[in-house]
Amino acid sequence: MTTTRKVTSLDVAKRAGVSRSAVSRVFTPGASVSERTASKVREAASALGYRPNVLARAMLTGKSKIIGLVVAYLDNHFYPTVLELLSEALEREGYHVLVFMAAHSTDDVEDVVSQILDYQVDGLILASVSLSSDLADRCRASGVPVVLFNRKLEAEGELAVVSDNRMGGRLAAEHLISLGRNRIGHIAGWEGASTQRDREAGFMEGLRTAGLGLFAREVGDYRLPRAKEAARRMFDTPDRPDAVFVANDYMAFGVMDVLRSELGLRVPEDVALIGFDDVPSAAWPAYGLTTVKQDAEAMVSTTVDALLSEIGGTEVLPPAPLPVTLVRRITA
Amino acid sequence: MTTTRKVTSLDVAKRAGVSRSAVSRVFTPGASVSERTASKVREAASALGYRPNVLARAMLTGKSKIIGLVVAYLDNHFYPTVLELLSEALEREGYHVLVFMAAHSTDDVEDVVSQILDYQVDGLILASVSLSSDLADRCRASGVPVVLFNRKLEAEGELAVVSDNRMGGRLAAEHLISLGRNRIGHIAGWEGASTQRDREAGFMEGLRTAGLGLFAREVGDYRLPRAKEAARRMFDTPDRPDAVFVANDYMAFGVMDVLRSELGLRVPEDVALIGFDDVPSAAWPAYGLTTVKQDAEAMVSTTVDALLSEIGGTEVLPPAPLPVTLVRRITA
DNA sequence: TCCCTCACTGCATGCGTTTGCACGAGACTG
DNA sequence: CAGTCTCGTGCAAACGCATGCAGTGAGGGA
Repeated sequence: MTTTRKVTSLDVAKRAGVSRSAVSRVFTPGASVSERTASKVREAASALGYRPNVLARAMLTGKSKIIGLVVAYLDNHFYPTVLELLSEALEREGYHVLVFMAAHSTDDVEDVVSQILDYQVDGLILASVSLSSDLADRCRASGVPVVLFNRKLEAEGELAVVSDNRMGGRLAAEHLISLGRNRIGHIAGWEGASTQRDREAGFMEGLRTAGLGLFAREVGDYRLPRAKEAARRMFDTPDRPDAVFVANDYMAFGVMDVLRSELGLRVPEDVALIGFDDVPSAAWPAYGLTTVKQDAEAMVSTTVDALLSEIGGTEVLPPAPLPVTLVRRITA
Repeated sequence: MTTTRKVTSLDVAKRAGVSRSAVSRVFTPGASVSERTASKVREAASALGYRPNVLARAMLTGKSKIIGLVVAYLDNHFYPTVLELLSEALEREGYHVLVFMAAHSTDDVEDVVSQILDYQVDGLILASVSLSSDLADRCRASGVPVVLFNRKLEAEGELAVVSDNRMGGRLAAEHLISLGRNRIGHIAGWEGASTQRDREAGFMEGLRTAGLGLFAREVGDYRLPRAKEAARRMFDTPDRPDAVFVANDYMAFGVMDVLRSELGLRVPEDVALIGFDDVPSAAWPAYGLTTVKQDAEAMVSTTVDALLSEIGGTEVLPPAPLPVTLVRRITA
């Protein structure tokens, strides 16, 4: 194994007959270099295969050009989509994404965030994890901008990008009611999540406006097995709902499978089903899930804008909840 | 915005009344420190909220503890699963994952890999992207171990982790034949991929052994829209196959949707369908996709083992293809 | 008591960059 | 022709840490 010594700016400098500074300036956009030396340097650099060491640069400038992303799970197809979008958007801006998986538990997140900060990330995106406000403080203390994605902190002006979940819940209720259903149930996600609270609040609001109450309620924790159990509890009885709002699409798939395959119920004839998110597979004919669509692209670009502004030093005020829309397919 | 100065090892040293070296040693497992100073340092450190700067450490030691991962797409559910597993496994070993999205095109990959190397990653995982052997050389030249995931290079001893795709293809053929089908088609993935070539080769082998030929063939490029078009071309005709092997599950879902929803064909009665991968949603009752299972966990742990050994300096020989198994559900 | 050993500690150097500062050389101006 | 600007360049000092080396002291054996 021929140990290929790493080629540094000094090597390039020597070959081009200039100083290290000159080399550095050539690779620093907007620095003052004559075209003559610039071309000499570029030539030497490519001959030697030189590329600036991002880490070394990061030490001096304090800007690592890396963004930490904490995400709780990837099995819900919403998040891979988001990750892809996020990564592409950030790459376009010269940043890269360091990914961390975190369990739900707050102390795990605590630990994970500490680890991220060790990498001197320029910013932090917390997708779908709950952040103690204590932790939020610690991040701010390290001077690292944080933005929450698809989750908000009830506290003060924390930067958080969310859809209008309340309105979404309301739309779901109104739609089910417009279908003439009146025994309407709800399968909730994880109750620690702001998304869940807001969606349910809006949903209840919608029911109440129509003079209805909740017919049944179970908790699925945003997890597939739990959601299926919830569905069994809710529907394996004669006195079952004729419609259900499931707090996200991922769980809705499980619920639908239980309804059709296990319980032999017809969707939507026996029970109307509506989800939340509009993940790609919701549109697949096998499900054809009616759902409340979150605009992932808008969420991502809002997130990136906010984060980059903060990094740039601009104090940015919390973005407004993004609009959601009802996507009507066949399940409701 | 109170600019909180970054707390360095010197701050801790001063507060604990020791030298920077002492502090450093406390945070370096296996270094020689007395318990007395160690505890003083730890106390000072936690009081100040000190954590070693990974980037600075990386400069000295040459080990950044970061692994670059380039992945082509995340819409195929196989990859999010892998990403999650990979990230968890590496975190367990003290590494973290820097993610890069790459298009199919080789020159894009080229560019992406250059960017990754700028970050001084300790290792590189190329998932589902094709690597020119030229590029492989360049990586080796920078001394960064590379392992290909779910793709192999026909060339020499490149480190590549793959399933026994050939055997998988064979299993698929044998299964369809055992069902009594004899007009058997194939919807291929991207033909530039070794997985595609191997799966098809095995499949053809299986057919040939039974004295059969391929009844029809279309290309889906591992992309959903293409796969659906392929399915339409193949099946929207009276003279259609009675069974089809689709090169991965993701495309198989699309194919199935076309068969059932667009063409009104019954699966498996009219046409038997078998996929490849066994992504989680293949098991969902709405699809119940019969498929050849790749053992994602084994693939990941093999990948991590190989990569970490290489990083550790152990010359490791290319791992053998991992076993696949037929998972029989309802579509075939 | 003396010397050797050993566990610990501090000093100083270096990792590969960026960047403020000073300096030389032209290019202009009056 | 002297003075002022400007542009381009090199020097050297950081950035935050790890680590070889030398030095300290305590403990132990003879």
